[in-house]
Amino acid sequence: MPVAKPELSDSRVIAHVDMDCFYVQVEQRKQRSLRGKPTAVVQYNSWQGGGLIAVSYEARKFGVKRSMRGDEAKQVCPEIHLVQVPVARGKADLNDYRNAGSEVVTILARRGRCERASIDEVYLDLTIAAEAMLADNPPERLETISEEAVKSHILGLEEFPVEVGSDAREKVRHWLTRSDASRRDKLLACGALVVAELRLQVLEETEFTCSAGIAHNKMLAKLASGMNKPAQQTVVPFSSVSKLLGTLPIKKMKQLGGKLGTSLQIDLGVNTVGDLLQFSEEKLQDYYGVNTGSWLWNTARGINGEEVKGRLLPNSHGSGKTFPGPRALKTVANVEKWLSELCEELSERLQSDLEQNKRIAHTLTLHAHAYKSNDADSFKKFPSKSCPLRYGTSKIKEDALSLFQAGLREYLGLYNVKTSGNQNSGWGITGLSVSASKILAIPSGTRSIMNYFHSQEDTCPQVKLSGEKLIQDAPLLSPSENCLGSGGHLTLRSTEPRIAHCEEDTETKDSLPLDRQEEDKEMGKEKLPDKETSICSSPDAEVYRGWEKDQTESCGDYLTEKIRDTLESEEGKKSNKEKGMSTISRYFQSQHSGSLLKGEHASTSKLREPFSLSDCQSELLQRNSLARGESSVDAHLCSQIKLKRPAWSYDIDEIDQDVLNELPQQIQEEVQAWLRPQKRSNTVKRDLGITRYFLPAKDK
DNA sequence: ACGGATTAAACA
DNA sequence: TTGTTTAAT
Repeated sequence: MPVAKPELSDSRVIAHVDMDCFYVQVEQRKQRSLRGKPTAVVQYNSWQGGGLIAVSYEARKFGVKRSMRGDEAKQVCPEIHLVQVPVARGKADLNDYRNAGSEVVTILARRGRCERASIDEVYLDLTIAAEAMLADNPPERLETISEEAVKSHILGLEEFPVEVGSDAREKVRHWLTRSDASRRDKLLACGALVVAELRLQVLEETEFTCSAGIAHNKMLAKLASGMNKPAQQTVVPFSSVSKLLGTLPIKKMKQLGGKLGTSLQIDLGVNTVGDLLQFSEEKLQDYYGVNTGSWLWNTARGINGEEVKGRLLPNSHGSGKTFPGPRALKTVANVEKWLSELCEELSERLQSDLEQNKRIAHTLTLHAHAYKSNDADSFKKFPSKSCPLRYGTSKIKEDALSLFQAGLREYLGLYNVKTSGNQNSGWGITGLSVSASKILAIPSGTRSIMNYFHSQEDTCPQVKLSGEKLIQDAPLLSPSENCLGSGGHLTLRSTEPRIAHCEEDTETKDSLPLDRQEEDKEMGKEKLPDKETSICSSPDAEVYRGWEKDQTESCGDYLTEKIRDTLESEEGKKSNKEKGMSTISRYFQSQHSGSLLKGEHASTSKLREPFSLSDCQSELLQRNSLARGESSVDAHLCSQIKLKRPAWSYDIDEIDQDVLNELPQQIQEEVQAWLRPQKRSNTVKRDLGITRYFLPAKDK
């Protein structure tokens, strides 16, 4: 798992900041009467008092622990205040905590590169700040050291010679201001001062306390941050590393808390990090592979070259729920219901991310846990499935459901599929989650989309359906489409879900079990297309139209068009022709009669190295095929639902460069901006650089 | 088949 | 590269 990286410099200053029982603090800030009292945050109060997910330090004194049940906690600490985690859409809603975490990150990022490691932890690279302080205003010249800083814990401080009669804080003050310290220790001292200041700012501006570790690398900083909690900080001088690690239980090390750590103990008899020192790097590599072996060897010596990534935002968003034991989902209808809830949350968060951070996610993944009785391979795992992510709540729902059904088909096996008919042949879904990943910033220059989004309602821009269009598109809609009535009440179609399959799969289509069981009262209802399906109104149609016109006429940016189109189709499947045509594809069509690709058929060209421009491209390609008179339905369904080779995967080489060159400059730039960041991997880039550096003569 | 819900990252 | 696995909180 872990990967070894050489430690380029052992004079970095790295801090790990960890919020103290964060969820509890967030709730205590909401409910001020809870401050200072034994408190825990629980989710799902119903069964045995719910599960604790955060415990205040007051409660910990009583022996209350995470992973206890609410009832259990009451027993050991009758005074405890149990706060329920917010619930939305039938599941825990962690948004308050995410937002609170963002507040903290914003503050902590002020003094150096900041990596958001989890909802309540960050790493900071304070090297620059520490060096600057050491050069301009070193601690040894300070007459006063902040109270927060002198409360630091300095590992191994006992070993340092100190004058007699000084108390702990005086010792710390002395260590921090020592003029005869090594440069590395001085840098750490500067780091400690900076961190103390930051922690104080966090407290003042958010009312949250946190703990921190300051060391030369992430591993040690992380280790240290947990050593003195809450609301304290710990410094790891270089000289105290070996003593610290020597007796440290191997499982306490990050990355070694699981199976690898267990293997170390059982297979190699390693119980402390120090025990690892006896093994040669080669030996460790033999056991665990080159990467892990080297990583272990380094770890034993406190060496860890991992960089602090400058990342303030998460790389993915997910929404999931478990359905333990008897609550397992046993019908597709029920799965669909819950998927719908999960997708709504996910979509909401994607919208926020888009608006706040101007980022777009490109991949949608569905994961499920399932059991299967009466079957030989009933321990098979439910396969996770992913596909290009199309924005819009109902599209996400459609796609997620398709992914689920694809997974279910695979999970159940392709044979007895027909047998079950309406009845569930012994399967149950015990966990469901949808997530969005490959989140990339919108290239600057395409920011004008935000104009559009700001004029829209946040969540689901839906609009009245035009009757004619609806009939035409109805078969396209998945059963989840437009299922939400205005009350948010779920209704289902009586028809089988129209999962489309291309060619060879058409036969299996009808044989799918996809049980919709009778249990659902709503089921019998024929789902007539609602005249008004919008659960949130789409205001400002006027603004919208005006904008649309402007943009299309001005040959506005490509991405803007793409997203507008996405929304339009969400709004009720307006005509793809004319109005829904994006500027760029219209441009292509007028200029090149729809021959964007070098190859013949956009929708049939089988691509080797799939390159994902995501649906920007697929949309474009689909429109192309549409213009050529192909059925956009087929193209769409083959690519989006069948999941064999999604249409969004097109090789960049298939785009004719000559065609691109003839585009207006503005569009060219935007397309390039989209292509570049996804195509090039780091290694490729670096290799190119090195090659050019060493082979300057060799051109072309 | 329970500590739930998220995230990240490496591996094949 | 997709899907799987491990790990952490």
